[in-house]
Amino acid sequence: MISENPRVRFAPSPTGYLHVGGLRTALYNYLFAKHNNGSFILRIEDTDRNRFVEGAVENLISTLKWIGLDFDEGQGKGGDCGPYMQSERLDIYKKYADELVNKNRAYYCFCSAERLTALREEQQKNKQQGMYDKHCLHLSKEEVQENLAKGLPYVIRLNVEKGKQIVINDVIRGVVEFHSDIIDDQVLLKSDGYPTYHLANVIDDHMMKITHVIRGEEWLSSTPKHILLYEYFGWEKPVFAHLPLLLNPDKSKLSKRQGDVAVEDYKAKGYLKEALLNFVALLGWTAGDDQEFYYLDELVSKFDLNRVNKSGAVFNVEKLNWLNGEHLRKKSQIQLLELLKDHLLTTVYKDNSYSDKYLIEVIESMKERVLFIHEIAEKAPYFFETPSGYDEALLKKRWKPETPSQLNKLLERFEKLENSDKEGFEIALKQTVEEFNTGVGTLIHPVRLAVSGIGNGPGLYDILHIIGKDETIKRIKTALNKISI
RNA sequence: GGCGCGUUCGUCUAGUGGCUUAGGACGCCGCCCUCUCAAGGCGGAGAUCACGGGUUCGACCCCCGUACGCGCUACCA
Repeated sequence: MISENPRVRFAPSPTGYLHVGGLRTALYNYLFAKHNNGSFILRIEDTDRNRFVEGAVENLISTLKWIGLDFDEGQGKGGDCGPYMQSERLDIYKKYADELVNKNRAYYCFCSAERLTALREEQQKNKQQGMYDKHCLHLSKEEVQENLAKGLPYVIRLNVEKGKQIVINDVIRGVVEFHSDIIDDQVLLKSDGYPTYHLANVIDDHMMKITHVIRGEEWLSSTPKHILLYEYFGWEKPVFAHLPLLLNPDKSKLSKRQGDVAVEDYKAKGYLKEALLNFVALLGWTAGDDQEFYYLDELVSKFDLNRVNKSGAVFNVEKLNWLNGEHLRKKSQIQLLELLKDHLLTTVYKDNSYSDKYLIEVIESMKERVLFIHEIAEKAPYFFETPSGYDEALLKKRWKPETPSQLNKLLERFEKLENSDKEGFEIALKQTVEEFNTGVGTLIHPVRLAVSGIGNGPGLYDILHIIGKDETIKRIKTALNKISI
């Protein structure tokens, strides 16, 4: 348990939708915060105006809300450390960038894009490390003022002190060292007045009192720049934890092309938020025991940052599917009923009306046979409409020449039933079968076919009970008319 | 190219020097249950612990090297 109350943040860029990798980062931050009685903050890093996507912020927030990762502070929620949208903090970044310039830990740079590319090409040709050559560091105060007065475009660069060893003590990776000689004089403030990630991130984490920076491994390489910034500002550093990456089946960094990456895609496909959260939590972390099924609150109580893996994890949909089925089966009747009703609204059955009692019976008979709620209607359409045809192969196998006469006998018994109780159908069928001196199978299969059109599903007597005596008789008669062999 | 990180069944992983003939889960296969399909139960195949050297009485676990993979190397995050 961390003694003081930690503060962590999830800081996505509004460049599209919430990525499942982002979801896992958000989840681990959330779990860490909640486990340690801390705060989870949402900050929007919209410093790249070219990549900004309209509506992405709202989308991010609503997706986070759907999945149930509530934040304590942040964009759309408020708090004492706002604004939480970086584009609304531009004056802050400029102020701190200037502070660094005054301390000689950063400097104005007026180099053109042309000079920069020429420099890079030259370095490449000589097989040198591609780095800015500190050309503008040597500009005098007067020259800088002159250029500024002329309105020349400029950036502010970090003045990296060479010859230093920079040490990161990462919770997940242990000690990682970098030499400052290979760290570029990173642009901190862009010519459009916006900060780069590095500057904004460090300033905001400091001002928002972030204690633990939990982010993807792709940031590990730029962490020394951040460390330098903390040192140059004279600020206390947060604890760093770099999470392993989520991978495609071919082990490359998880991307579109090789499957769905947006949380919304999974939502649209009918995945339960509980399953998605459960699955993603296990991609890089285990409690160390054999438990695989978790609800969010259990994850909160068991989560431990020290038990996070170092290596990347392939996002394997098969296991997610299984977990979805597990979570589905654990849901209450009422929850499943709501889920099914919502789904039916999106199908051709949307204008039909089914009683709750009926739908609950359908759910009870089907929930062990599906992984997704939508599979109920797909795998058992006969609960929602009369069969439109009969499985050919099965017909051949189960529908014998003597079947019609046997079914007619069965119908006689069914007609006499007083209600739609399971037992009534069962007794009637068994009596009929005895009369013909054969096994139950000779009638069960043809009846199943007549009533559902297909060969699999819940127990036959359950199906008959659910659709009821009248519908059962009607369907068998229809089948007798339609099927002729 | 440089720098950094990583490497246990197909996949997610357990494992912190002897308890390991490497355990679990998903998927796959088989059996049981059974009117079918599932669910459930039982069982099976599947990992020379990337490779090569050390250290040690003993290494998946510690050290070194190599290979491979991935990340970063932008006025993108």
